[in-house]
Amino acid sequence: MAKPASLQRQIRADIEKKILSGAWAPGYRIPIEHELMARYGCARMTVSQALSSLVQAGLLIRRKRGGSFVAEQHFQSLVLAIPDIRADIIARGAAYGLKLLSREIRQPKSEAEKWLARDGKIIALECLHLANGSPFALEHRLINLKSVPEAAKVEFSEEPPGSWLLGHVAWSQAENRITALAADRTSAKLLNLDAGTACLCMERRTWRGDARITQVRQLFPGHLFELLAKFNPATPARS
Amino acid sequence: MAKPASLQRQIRADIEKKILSGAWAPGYRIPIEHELMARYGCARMTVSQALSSLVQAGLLIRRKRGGSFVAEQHFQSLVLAIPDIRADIIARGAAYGLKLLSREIRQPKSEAEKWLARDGKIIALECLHLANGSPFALEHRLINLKSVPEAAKVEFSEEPPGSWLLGHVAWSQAENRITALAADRTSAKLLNLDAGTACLCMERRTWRGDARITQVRQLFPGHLFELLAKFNPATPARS
DNA sequence: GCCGCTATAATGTCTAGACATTACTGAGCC
DNA sequence: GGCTCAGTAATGTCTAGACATTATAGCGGC
Repeated sequence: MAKPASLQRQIRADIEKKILSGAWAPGYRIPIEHELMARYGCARMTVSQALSSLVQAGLLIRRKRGGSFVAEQHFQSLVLAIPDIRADIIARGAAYGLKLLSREIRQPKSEAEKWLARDGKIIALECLHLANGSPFALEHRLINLKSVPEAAKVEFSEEPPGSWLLGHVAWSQAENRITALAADRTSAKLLNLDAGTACLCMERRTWRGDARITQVRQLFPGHLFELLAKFNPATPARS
Repeated sequence: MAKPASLQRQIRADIEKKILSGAWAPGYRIPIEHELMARYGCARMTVSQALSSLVQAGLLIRRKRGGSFVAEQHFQSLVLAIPDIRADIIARGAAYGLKLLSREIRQPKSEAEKWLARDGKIIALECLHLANGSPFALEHRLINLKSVPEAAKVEFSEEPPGSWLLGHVAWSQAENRITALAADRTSAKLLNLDAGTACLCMERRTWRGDARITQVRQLFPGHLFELLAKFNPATPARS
């Protein structure tokens, strides 16, 4: 805990510890603000800010007149890092390779493509990510050129589209869908698998405000890939 | 936006909107607090609290003397809801059913079991979750009785272990692993599938402080289940 | 016993200051 | 030019109040 222990932080840390250690169970009514004021010898505002922070972190619920309570569910969510496939492969100590299978700029055709861009043009990419020369993931990506005009100039034969977008485009919302499915013949062939092999399929749509940015479908051979998610309710994690 | 618009919330919402719409790009220096005071006609504390809240949400960085800036990375992570299978099934409008296949209290044997509890006893459960009477997920679960002694008295023939644990045990950390794999013969039979069908496999270890609580492996038929993760940097989502 | 009203105990929000802390900026010196 | 140092502009934290809001608990009437 590097942060210089301000009184507020200390109060927050104390209460957090009580909650996470289980000493104050979910539903427990914590001491009222005036009692905490007395205990720490500070103004009510100071206590109140510490509590507010815990509310924002999801550990507390406060009710007017009722008091403050330890939140019932130390909420059921995980923080999942968005995989940047290239970084991921390199982190595993393998050599990264990219094989661009197709790249075209055109009007949207299918329903999914029209979701991304109703009128303007899109880039449609198909590429294969390689780890140490072997197929690691198959990616279909669409990019809305109205939202990201610079993308029209990029080849995507060296830098994978995901990594490029991460560095060049801000996004405010994303929606992920993760499923398991059997590889169809075409995909299996590209990934060097038998048809029907279990694969992890990840579909993501990304947008900023109302502007739709990109849409991607990534297929990973099940035995090669796993998605890791850690969770720590205490610090919704920023340094 | 149900919340009664307090001044603080309004300031926060205004700034959040500017950031998410892209009007204030990452790195942009937002107006100083005294300017915001003037703009909203309020005390500095009010502005400051609004900004603090945005810092905690990860949208802002504040630097003494330097000013406040839009955070560089609207951080690249997704919030993934931990599936409470029963709640999930009910939310889909199906009837939930539980079939307990086995339940024993014993010493840990395998390596994985010893990870959970080096010396004390554990409960090992195997159960099948049903949606409208059809198999929906197969669950292997181990619970550390040293950490959760009450669990020894629970039958788990009515309430699924995941739901019971959520309500009875606080946890501070969890680690999830998500993969795709082909169902082996035994699992396939229980899930009413052909052997080799693609399934989503979710493994999770949960602990509180240093105490290990539970470890679970859930197998979902790929065509029945998808994991949704939404991302919205603005509200780390609690009502 | 049951219902409805009222007093009140708790949080929610805000103010107008104070002093602390930090790091940027510019002036002055070499 | 480049270095040092001091002034200062910004946030960080805290205070001691004020009034608003709301749900609860308890009382009184029926």
